[in-house]
Amino acid sequence: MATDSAPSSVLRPTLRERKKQRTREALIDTALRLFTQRDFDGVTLDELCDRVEVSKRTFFRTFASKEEVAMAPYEDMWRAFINELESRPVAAECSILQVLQEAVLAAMRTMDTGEWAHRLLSCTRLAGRTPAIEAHCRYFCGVTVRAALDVLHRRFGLDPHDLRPRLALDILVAAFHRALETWADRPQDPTAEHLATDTLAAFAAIPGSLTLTGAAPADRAPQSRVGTL
Amino acid sequence: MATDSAPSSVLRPTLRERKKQRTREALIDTALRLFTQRDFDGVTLDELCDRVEVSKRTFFRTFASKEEVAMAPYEDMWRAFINELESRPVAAECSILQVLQEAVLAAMRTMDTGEWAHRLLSCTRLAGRTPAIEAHCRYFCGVTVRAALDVLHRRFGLDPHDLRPRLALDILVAAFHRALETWADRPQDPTAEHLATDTLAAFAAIPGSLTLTGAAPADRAPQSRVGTL
DNA sequence: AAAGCAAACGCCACTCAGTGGCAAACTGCC
DNA sequence: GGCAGTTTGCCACTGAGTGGCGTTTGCTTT
Repeated sequence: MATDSAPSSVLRPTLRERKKQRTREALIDTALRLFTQRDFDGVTLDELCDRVEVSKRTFFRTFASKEEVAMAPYEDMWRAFINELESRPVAAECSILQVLQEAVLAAMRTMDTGEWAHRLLSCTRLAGRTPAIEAHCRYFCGVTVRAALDVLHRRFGLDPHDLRPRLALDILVAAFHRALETWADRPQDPTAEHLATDTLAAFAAIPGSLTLTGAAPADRAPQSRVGTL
Repeated sequence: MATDSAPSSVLRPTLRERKKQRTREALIDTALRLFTQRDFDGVTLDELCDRVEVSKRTFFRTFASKEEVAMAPYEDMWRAFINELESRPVAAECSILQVLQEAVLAAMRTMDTGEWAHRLLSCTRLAGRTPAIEAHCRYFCGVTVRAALDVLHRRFGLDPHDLRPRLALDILVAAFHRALETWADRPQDPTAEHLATDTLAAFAAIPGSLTLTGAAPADRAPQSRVGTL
């Protein structure tokens, strides 16, 4: 099945692991396709497993729930985010929020831009119209935020009782969700570059959200200012 | 069962509605008690329904899911929040975020402080250790935020494409969750007053979360400044 | 007060997500 | 080539959630 017959170089994962990976991707792709064609609830796991020719038991050894397979591309990105947060060198004078924002953008760049962006688009649109998936997505965010908070405390030595780092993380996640929403609402098939643009725009809108007032027609400058971080 | 035999005054709900309400409360109380004693997963709906002497069919006419009954006190508060947002008079010069914060505090005050606080405590602690409940809770927040956004647009005539009101709502919810966490971590049984205090503290920590830096030992003043809104 | 009506309830059967156990198949390694 | 450890498939089972339908209960009208 593999097109390149190059001999195994260093660090090549074992056959067992490659098979597992291939099963995982087949499940994700087939699931996203089926869930998009019909509804999430309109596709049973039995059918999905039949298509991929895998037993339901195996499905649950790969994913913890029906929702998880649909959100896998999204979750992969946040796992990359945690890695970035763990390993990126950071300038000392940066604010925590800036560090977090850069880690998100870096994580996006580590994803395979082609197929990944397309899959993320599918699962974002799916999440937007499927309560069960949205719930799972939000729960996963909570887990990720706690993991990220752990890293922050380790790397920056913050006060464990300080609410602000945690708030900064929640704000980051909220802004990124706004970006995803904007991105997925674009007509046709938006690219990974569009996502980066929309993410910057959402991050730029954060400060203004604290001071925004309602009475006046509200100047719209801040949110479209997609300038440097 | 009712202790006061005063004749029905104006606006008394019908017997049918009172019965329904009593069933609802019995389900909530029994569920919170059972879920707290054993685990959420350790209690089946069949058992819960047996205890309350209600058919499972009736349970699902009252609540949409097993998770919902556990989070009912929490959800009731957010529904009150929407009402406040809809009906409260607001000073023109206030920021949107301030309006939202005051609506949250007002909603808390409309809840029956005695029993409600105790129930909210149970479901907060439950949510903290039950993934399924946390997921449901977060999904519900998303629905509430969208409803609130609707009210904001209607009352303040904001640009539908402006990301900032939505961000402000997400930040509000995040801060309130921090407050709940702090509150539920207090030893013994914290009261509704404690919750108001913790909520103010969480709100006060918002601005500092955007500018917080990691290198220095981080001044802790802003988060403990529980001053006026 | 009796009858009529609509809402709510209980019961039954069913679908489907998710789990545990065990035997068969496969991979990695010698 | 054969052994050891992992992975997979199959089967049976639990429990959440739904639809249908006949019965009960509260409200209303005369």
